[in-house]
Amino acid sequence: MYVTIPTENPLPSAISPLTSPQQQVAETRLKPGSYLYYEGDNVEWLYQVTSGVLRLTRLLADGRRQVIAFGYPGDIVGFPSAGVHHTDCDALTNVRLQPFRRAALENGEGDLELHNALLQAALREISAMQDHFMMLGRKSASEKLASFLCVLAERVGTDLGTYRNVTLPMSRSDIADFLGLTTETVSRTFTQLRKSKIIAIENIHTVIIQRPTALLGLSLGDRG
Amino acid sequence: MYVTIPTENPLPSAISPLTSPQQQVAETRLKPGSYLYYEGDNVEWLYQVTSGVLRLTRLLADGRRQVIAFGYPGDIVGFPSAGVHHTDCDALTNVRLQPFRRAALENGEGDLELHNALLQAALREISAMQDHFMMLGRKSASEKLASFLCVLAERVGTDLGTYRNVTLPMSRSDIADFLGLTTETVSRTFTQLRKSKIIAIENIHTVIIQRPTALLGLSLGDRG
DNA sequence: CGATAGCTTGAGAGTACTCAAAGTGGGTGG
DNA sequence: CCACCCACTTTGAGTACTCTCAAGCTATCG
Repeated sequence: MYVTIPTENPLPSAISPLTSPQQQVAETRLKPGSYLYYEGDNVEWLYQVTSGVLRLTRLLADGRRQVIAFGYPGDIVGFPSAGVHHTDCDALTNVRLQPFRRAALENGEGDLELHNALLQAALREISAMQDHFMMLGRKSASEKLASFLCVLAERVGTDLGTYRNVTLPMSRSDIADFLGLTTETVSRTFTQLRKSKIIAIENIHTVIIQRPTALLGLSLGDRG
Repeated sequence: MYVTIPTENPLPSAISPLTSPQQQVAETRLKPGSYLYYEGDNVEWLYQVTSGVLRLTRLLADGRRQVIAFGYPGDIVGFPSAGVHHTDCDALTNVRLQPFRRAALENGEGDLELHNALLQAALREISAMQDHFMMLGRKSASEKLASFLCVLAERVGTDLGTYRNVTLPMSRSDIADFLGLTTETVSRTFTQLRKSKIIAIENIHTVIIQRPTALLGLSLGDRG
């Protein structure tokens, strides 16, 4: 999951479960903190997240980290480049995954429908990453956090009457490393949003969006 | 072209010219400033840059701009998502392009080799964009500009004995919008690099890299 | 119940930004 | 062919946002 440009009426960015009628491979499970793959590993499988949340990260030599994406249900992770993984990937929660052989993407393995679905997922990924560039390069801290919460609310939020409830399985520093901020700035920005009654923080991992329109406005750069 | 993490011995990121033995479509040409496609256009063709440089951009409602990538010879541009383009694309120089039907990517059109080459290009694109995230989110102004110059030097620079010559067809504000900076900061950072004798600025569009190792060090975060 | 990791808050510093003005160079029209 | 013009670039001064460093707080786990 990337932070695409939030809209009033977004398209669902999740994709439907893929099925491999020919040879459905057994589901994989991960516990929180365990790794699915590391940067540099040869790619044997791609995975569609069935439930739970993954974290994809890259590290710089001096320890600086960038969270590349969070993998939510419906997302495909593990696209190879030159046959190897280019991020680390670990689980933030219990995660269930549907594996697909790398060959299903790269030569179809006789299942044209699956091949095409994986290709379309890769193309969607490119487009979503382009949106994310805009956010990393051009948005302020409050715009970034507002965008992040809007996208999560739309994608995996639950309804609470007029409000909306969002669970954040990741830590503040994961959010910071995803948005290109520090944990302190993320924390301060959460506090700002709370004080302006746009959100309420039920607990560290649960946010209630009290004024979705104001949040959306913030994410698009309205002064406030 | 994205700013991937520069290394002492990088792999060539350009890819070889693709050929469509079945039905080679006539080359397309663009003059500087003319558009190849706009965001929202239906995708009919993908293009491989044969010569010249393209600029791919996205705009925010309030006018903020992000340059998503520069398209250099060997690069493929125009990957569709949901069938449409997600950036604007125009030419910075005279550009020659080899078009490929969108169908060549999406169903092979009977040319498996071409289909696979386009798929691999899309996968390389995903990986390169992941590297670029790190730069947008986690690098300082001088690290960003140093990384940018290193990648260009490697990819399209020409040798000058111990030095290396790089032509920059884009404006300072293009560089700024690519790196997530302002034109003033880009200009000041060029001046810093010049004053520390790491580069010389022959003219606005021509940079000579005098101390490649120092530049590489800067790009990786060495203080100085 | 205490230890610890993660989160929040505070104070101060630094980087990059904004606004402003001067400098430069390419292109056009006289 | 030259001069002017305009767009782009550079430089300067001041500001603001985010970061750094530090300390206090909170929740979870043993």
